[in-house]
Order: sequence, then structure tokens, then C-alpha cells
Amino acid sequence: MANNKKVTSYDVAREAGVSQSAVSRVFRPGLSVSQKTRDKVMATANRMGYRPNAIARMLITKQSGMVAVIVSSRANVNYPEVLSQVSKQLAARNKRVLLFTLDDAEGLDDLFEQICTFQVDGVIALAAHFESDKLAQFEEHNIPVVLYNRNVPGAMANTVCCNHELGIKQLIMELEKNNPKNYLVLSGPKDSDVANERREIALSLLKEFGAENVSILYGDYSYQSGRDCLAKWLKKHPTPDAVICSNDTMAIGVIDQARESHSINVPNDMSVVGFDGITSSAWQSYQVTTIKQPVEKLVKASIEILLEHVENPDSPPESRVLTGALIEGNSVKRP
Amino acid sequence: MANNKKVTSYDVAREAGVSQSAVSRVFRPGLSVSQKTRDKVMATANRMGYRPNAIARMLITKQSGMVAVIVSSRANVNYPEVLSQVSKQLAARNKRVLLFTLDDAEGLDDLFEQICTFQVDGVIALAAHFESDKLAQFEEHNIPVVLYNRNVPGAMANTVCCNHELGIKQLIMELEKNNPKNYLVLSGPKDSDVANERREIALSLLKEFGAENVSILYGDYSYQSGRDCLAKWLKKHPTPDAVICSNDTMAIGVIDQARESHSINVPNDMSVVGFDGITSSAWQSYQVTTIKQPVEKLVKASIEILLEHVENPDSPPESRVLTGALIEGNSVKRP
DNA sequence: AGCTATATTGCATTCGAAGTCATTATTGCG
DNA sequence: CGCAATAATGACTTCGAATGCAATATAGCT
Repeated sequence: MANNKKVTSYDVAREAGVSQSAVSRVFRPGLSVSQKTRDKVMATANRMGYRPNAIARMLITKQSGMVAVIVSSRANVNYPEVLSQVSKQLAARNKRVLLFTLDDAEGLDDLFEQICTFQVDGVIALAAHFESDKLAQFEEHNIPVVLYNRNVPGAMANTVCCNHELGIKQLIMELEKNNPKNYLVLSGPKDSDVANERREIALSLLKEFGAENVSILYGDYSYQSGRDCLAKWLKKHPTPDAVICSNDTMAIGVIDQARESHSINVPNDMSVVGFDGITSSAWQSYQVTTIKQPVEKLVKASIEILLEHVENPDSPPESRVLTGALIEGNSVKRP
Repeated sequence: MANNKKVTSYDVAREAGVSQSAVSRVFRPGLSVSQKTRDKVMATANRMGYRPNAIARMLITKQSGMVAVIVSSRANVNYPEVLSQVSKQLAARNKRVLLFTLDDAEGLDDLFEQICTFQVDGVIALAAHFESDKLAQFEEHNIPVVLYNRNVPGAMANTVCCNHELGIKQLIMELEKNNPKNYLVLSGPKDSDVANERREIALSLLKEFGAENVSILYGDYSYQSGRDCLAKWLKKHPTPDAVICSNDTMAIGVIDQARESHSINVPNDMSVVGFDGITSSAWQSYQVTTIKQPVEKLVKASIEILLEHVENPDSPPESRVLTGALIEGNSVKRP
């Protein structure tokens, strides 16, 4: 049956005794074909192992049906789940994911070329390094972009993000139950927008709450940086009452370091909170109090916004902020 | 400059006062174009914001430059790293990743249609559920497939896999140092080839080593199943001396369950080993003794094999088995 | 039956780059 | 300078499906 040469719509048409147009129409939904022709064509197509060539279709329809997803290599731990969701939800809308991995800032120019070249319908960026000039480039070429897990106030960009303000407030309220004397804020890297946002929100909320003794350290979101930062801090300072980490991975590092190298009891001697709600934050040994990102909903929103802009290129930029869920773990002392 | 209409090679040709062929040649490497023409075309192209249309190129060259990567949703925890490596290494060979997510067995037929449709150059499957009849379908259509992390002895398939035999032997040798009286083997799901392979290898090696008291339980590779299986076991049996888990995630679950709910000291009362060498297996609280998969090398091998078969469709199936590294953690009692 | 309204169908063209082939320009060399 | 060898160029065709349009078939109705 299926031999090694590719079967085209012309081949099927010839075999079925109809025109190529007829074959084409059978394989597009909602077009006017008689039942008789449809059956005949379908039978022949199946027999010959015909599959429409998506490439040719893309060329004529000018719709690639592909969405570029940019993932930076220094990616958030929950991006795999995000990616899986994106793929699944796009598939449901009959679109595919073309994956681009970004090695930090380098290669962004080349990436833009690549993406243009592939005529993708849109872009979802899970990458922190995405300067506004790059955004403008896509804009110019009428390629809609949605920034996932970003919140760029005032920028003309489509963004989808978890509600950091509300989430961090909930976390601080948990911590405040113990009236901590001093806080340590463990921020993500300075060149990450999200890290900066989370840090600044934490700082301004702490001020609101009247916290007086607040220090800041900068990690890189990794487990090891959580450990290293805490170790460095404890060399010259007493144990903080509360540590606010910009993500769960660092929180886990902080907890391990505290317990293993400094004999600090978490949560009794020191409370720790994280952010994201990654799987391992719930593991028995950590039970991090954190904010779980509503990944599925965030992805749903991203895709809705993206497709809206694909279909309607002139729709205005949209930002959606979704609320995460407080996970009450066991890393905050109970009063 | 870059207006909203797509710029084609004809537009550039007209502006630059050359033929479309000339423009095309400038953008293909190694073709005969005079320096003068090249400069002129490049300048015009840049000015107009021209990018070659990859879709049109694919159609005529019959090479999509895309590789389908199939990831099953019930994916191994280190697949994100694999995926990132695949994307990066393929990019270096000027190929792109078209991502397909598989919801367990359902949808495999549809998936095949999709993949055919997109004229991908090849397929890398990170999915456990990939029956040989599906493989044959791809075969028939001359689409090369590489199975990652699979080892199908005797099958006419390209496979790349970590050396389970050797790795598990190393792990058992670690455990044997304490002369354990009884073993518990915590296998992955029965419908996973890799799980079955790891289990059978463990069992036959244990027999070789003369272990007499060996029991088997089946989990689903998840943290929770590690916990549940151990809990269930301990209801009716004494604490095993050694637990061999088919992956790190379950090992971590076992360790947490032992410590928190049964006051078992790991490693002194019970030794645990895992497999994979995922990031969290090295965290202070677990320090799982395990075999670290050589992900980068495995991916490199996969891509080499795949591209070899893309360029040379008649090359024979190839299986490559790479050696993982024993990570001596702290989950095995030291004699 | 007659005639209009509607449903099907096929022809020819289109999408944008690549490649074939014949033609023209350039170079090298005796 | 002349001739062959080589390089550079452009006209034209190709890839495979989609679609506007005109032609034909069918259905509906009086």
C-alpha cells in the first residue's frame, strides 16, 4: 500500500477519478462536497496512504499553524509543566509548538530571524530575557507575542502573570503571625524582571507591615544559591526570623542549609517561604509554605490572548493577572 | 522600513535590479554569486527587512528541517533537561524541534497523522508508550525514529539508552557491602518497557549475588507512589534492609515515608537506591545513591543516529548504550 | 415540464523559494 | 588578441494544496 514515494492530492485525484480540487475540498472542513465524492476520495486516500502536506497548505494559506515557544535555558523549574500544558492546549486548537531554546541573552537576534523565517502564527515567551526592543521587532512584523509569567506595567505587551502582590501579601501575613524581628529577602537575579518585581513587592509590603529590620540578598534562583546565600549571611549575622525567597528552589536550598550546616530548626527557629508551588516544595522533608501558580489557567489565558491576536491583529495589548493559591506548608512557625 | 506586508524574494529582486534567482542564491550557502551582486542584494534585503520564507523553501527542497519530539505527559522528571538538550543540539545542526505531547496511549494514531502531515525529517520519542506497530508505520513512510531511553532487544529500531545492567550492578554492589538480608524492589509501572527492564535486571542480578529474600512492588514512578508502596509494605512486613527503586523520584518518596511516618533511619536502618540522577536526588535531605544518566551524551547519540538516518535512509538500525555514573550519596549504609 | 435557486465540480492560478538550463560575462593563457 | 574554460546571471519550471470563478448538475417548486 504505502510505498516510499509521497502520495499527493493529484495522485489521489487521478485514482479516484476526480479533480485535485475535489481532493483538497474533502480534506478541508466545511466545504461543499457531495457525500458520494467524499466517500470515494476518502477510500482512495486511505488505500494509498495519503496525508495532506501541511507545508504546501501553509504556503498557500499563509498560516503555519505553528506557535513558537521560547524557553530560556535558565528556566524556571515549572516550565516543563507549562510547556506540556501549552502543547496540549494548543493541540486542542489545532496548532503546534515549535520549540526554541534560548541560551541567555546571546542568540536573541538570530532567534528572531529564525522565528520570522518559520512564519509562526505567534510567539509565547517563557524567557526572562526579552527586552522591549525585541518585542518591538516582532510587533513590526505583526507577529503577536505573549509574555508568560511577566508583568511589564505600561508596556504595550501581552502578558500573563500570577498575582505577585496578592500572593506575597498572603505569605507575609503568614510570617507576621509570629511577629518576626528581622527579615531576610532572598531575591532572584537582578536581571530578571520577575525577580525584581517579587523583591520590590516584598520590600514595599514589609514596609507597610512596619517591618524594620529587612535585609536583601541576591541568588540566581538555584538550590545551591539558596544554600550559599544563607551560609554567607550567617557568617556575619544572627539567624533571621523569616526568610522570603523569590522561588521555591531557593527556599529548599535555604531549608537544607539551615538544618544541615547550622542546626537551625525550620520553622521553629526560622521561617521560610517560597513562591511557585513546584512539586518538590510539597515533599515531606520541606513542606514549603508558598504560592502555587495556577499553571493551567495561566497557559489557558496565554493561549486565548495569543489566538485572539492572531485572528485579530489589531486588538489592543492585554495583560492578565491570575491569583495563585496559598499552600500552607510547614516551613512557617505556627504561633 | 519593515511594513506590514511580507517581503518576498521577488520584491528584493525588483528593488535590487536583479532576478529572483539571484536573491535566492545569495541566501543559500555555497552558490555562485559575484561579490557585487551579493552585496547589493544583502543591502536591499536588510533595508527591506526580507527574511527567506522557510515554508516555501521546505516545499521545494522537501526537507522541513524540523524534527518531531514526542514527549509523553507521564514523563520522566529529567525530560525537561533532555528536551532542552535536544533543542540546543538540533539547533546547532540547523534543525528545529516540533513538539508533540502525548496523553498516554490515546491519540497515538492521530499523532502519526499529524507528524506525517508536517513532513518532519525525523522523530525522537521520549515516550514509553510506543508500540512496535507504530514504529512500523513510521518505517513504512520512511520517517526515521529514534527511541530515547529505550532498549528494545532484537527490534529493528534505533535506540539510545543508559546502561541499566551496569548501573544497577554498581548499585547492588553498594548495597551488598552491608550484606542485606532482604531486598525490596520498587518497580515502575508494568506497561513501561524501561521499568520492566530495570526490574528484571535487578532481579536477575540479585539472584546472581545470592540474595534470597527479594520482594517486588509496583509504583508509577511518582513520589507519592514511593510513599504509598513503602507504607503498604510495612503494614505487613518488617523493614527491608535495602530498597531498589526504579527511579529517583520514588526513592525520594520512600525515604520521606520511612523517616516521617515510620521513624526508620535511612541509611542506617534501611538503604535506598534510585536511578536517573535527577537534580533533587542530590539535595541535602535525600542524597540518594543513584546512577546519573549521561543526558548530554545520550542526546548527542540520539541526534547523530537520527541525522545519519535522515541523510542515509537505508542505514541499518542502531542501538547505543551509554554508561551512567554512580553517584555515591548517603542513602546507603556505610559498613 | 420548465425554470430558478442551490449544490458540486474542475480549471487555472497562487503561494515563495529553489533549482535546471541556456545564455552572457569574465578570466586565464598561449 | 583570440579562444577556451569558467563564473555569473536570468527565464522558467517545480513543489503540493487551496481557492476564485465559471461550468455543470441537482433539487425545489409551480
